[in-house]
Amino acid sequence: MTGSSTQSEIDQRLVAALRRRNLRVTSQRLVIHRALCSRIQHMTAEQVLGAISPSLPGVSLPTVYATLELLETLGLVRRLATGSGAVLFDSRVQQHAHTVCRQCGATSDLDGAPASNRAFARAADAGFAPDHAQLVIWGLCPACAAQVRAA
Amino acid sequence: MTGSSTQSEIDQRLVAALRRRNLRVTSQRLVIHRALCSRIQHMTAEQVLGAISPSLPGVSLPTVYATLELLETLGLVRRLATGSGAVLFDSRVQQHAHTVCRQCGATSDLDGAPASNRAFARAADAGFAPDHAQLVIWGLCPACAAQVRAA
DNA sequence: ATGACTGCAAACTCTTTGCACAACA
DNA sequence: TGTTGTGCAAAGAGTTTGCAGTCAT
Repeated sequence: MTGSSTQSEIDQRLVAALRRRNLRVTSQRLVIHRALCSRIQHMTAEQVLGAISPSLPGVSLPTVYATLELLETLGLVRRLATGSGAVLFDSRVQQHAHTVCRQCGATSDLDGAPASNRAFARAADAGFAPDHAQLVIWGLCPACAAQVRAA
Repeated sequence: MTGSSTQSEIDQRLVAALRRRNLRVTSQRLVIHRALCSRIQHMTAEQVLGAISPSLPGVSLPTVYATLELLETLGLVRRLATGSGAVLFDSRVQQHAHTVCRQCGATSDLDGAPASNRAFARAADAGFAPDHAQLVIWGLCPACAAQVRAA
């Protein structure tokens, strides 16, 4: 569903979410949201800035951070912390796992890997109000694994 | 297994791992490892420093970071990045999920929640050499959920 | 004795904050 | 027109690095 959307559909989603909260539609927000939706790969705040600069120059990094935080609270974007370096932002809100390379830090999506609903239920049993689950697989990416074997 | 170990057993594990790699056994390493193993809760580097200072004063934060990284490569400790604030370190190496409160950041263990082996297999199919999986459940902790209901 | 480890200080990266100006509604 | 949002600069938190001295082996 998110995978094949026209740009106007993408914009519509953001505009609707903003209007619902009486927030303003700005070019910065539109462009940042588009950048996240158009890329398969996750991006750091700085990469987002780099991606939008050609189409809308002069945007500042604090604005990018503020907007990413806003998009997260609107439920349009998810935050993925790998523990090494900057936080990554992901516009694919649907459940999917991530692989993270322990060596080079490369991060990829892993489709069709459902985070167990049992854990969700168990969290609820403990009084926790679960919202969403995030499954991260650590290891070596294909390139780094090959490099290790060669050495 | 890790749950009920005497201190000498805990020390043994570290000493063995160090010797195996011809690394030195220092009081700093012993004390930091003990601190992580004795606590149920995960700790930031700074909390580790606070925990060891009574028994071994004068240890520096850079040493704590270096030691935590070493313990991680030795497989005695795991890193848990929540994306808000400092990275947490966890001495429970066995598979278990974590709950993280979106509001207050509180992090807890969730036992008996197996991270799906299917995802592991799927990662391997993609050429990725999986090492370990980490399942994080986001939401509201019992306290924050109650607070939201009250408001 | 020798090389690894530590402590100190400083640097570095990522992210947030405060305030004046701009621009959406 | 009245706020909300943005840009700039600076500060803040967390983590890493360089180097001289210490300590395990």
